[in-house]
Amino acid sequence: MATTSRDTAREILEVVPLVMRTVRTEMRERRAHDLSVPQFRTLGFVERHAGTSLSELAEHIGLTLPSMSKLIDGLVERKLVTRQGRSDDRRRITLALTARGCALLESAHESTQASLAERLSALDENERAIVVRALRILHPLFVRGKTEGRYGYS
Amino acid sequence: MATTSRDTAREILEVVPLVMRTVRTEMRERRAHDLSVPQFRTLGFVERHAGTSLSELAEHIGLTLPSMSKLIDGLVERKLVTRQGRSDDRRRITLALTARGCALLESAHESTQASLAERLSALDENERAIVVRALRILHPLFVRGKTEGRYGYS
DNA sequence: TATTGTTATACTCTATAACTATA
DNA sequence: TATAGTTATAGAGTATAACAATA
Repeated sequence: MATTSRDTAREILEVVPLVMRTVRTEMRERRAHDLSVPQFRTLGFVERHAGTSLSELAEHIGLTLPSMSKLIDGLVERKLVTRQGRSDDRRRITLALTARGCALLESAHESTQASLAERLSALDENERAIVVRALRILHPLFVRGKTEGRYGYS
Repeated sequence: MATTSRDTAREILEVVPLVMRTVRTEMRERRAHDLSVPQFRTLGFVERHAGTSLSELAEHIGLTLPSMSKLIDGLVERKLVTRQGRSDDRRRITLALTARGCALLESAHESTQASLAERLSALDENERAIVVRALRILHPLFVRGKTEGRYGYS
């Protein structure tokens, strides 16, 4: 029997939310830092796009400018992010992670990965290889593309 | 080179959130019904566990009892859910979907599945088979189990 | 007394509107 | 005039505390 796109979609809708729930839960438990999900995502984006502006960040996270501004207020207060003026266009700001923000993000990511790996140790090597292969097949289909939305989620 | 649990975890953390973002976005766009994610999840749980109590629901969704009570207020108001007293234990209530709630959930789920399938049509059948195989390998590792958290996400 | 659910109240997050400063 | 960002204000959503009803 052929595996249709519909079959695959059904399977994805059944399994992926389960996996995501676990990832989220572990992310939350590990953080010990009391960050909301949008705050976390913000740190991640700023890490990958050091020097980004507020507008660009807001666009990618899916928050309005005022909400993003306020969120950044909090991260700056906690010394996880720096906010500097720009000399070339003085309306704009430049955002970057502090060493502390970078370390926090790193450690959260690391420990989430570790706890996930523990769960996956129940698989044998062949099974893991199939999983990795499947994920690499899916990856390009879900990178930020045309059918993309403006939402940030949280 | 062997595929370690760590490799697999890394791959999951990279790809699964991407997939989930798309699912969420499409879920939101399709709804046209103006439901929050916890409301949606609540409908889903009540469908799968018709007759559930408020406490049980709150436990699974990850909300406190008062929050859940208020959320249900809204769903009852919109006639998506019914809330009835129980004769055997009159402290408890019994929750169930209305026909309307059932239809809404169905249609949202259906159209999300359809749009996902469209995206997956870029794959050939062999690739889809691998994806399905991988998801079935992962599934049992992520069903609500011991390492479970109390969070609901939203 | 313990449990199920609701009501009262407060806090966080996010949005829209109005504003300031710069281009 | 248009754009980048902030401040002011209001609306959801969720939590904790206090309560009512039942077991």
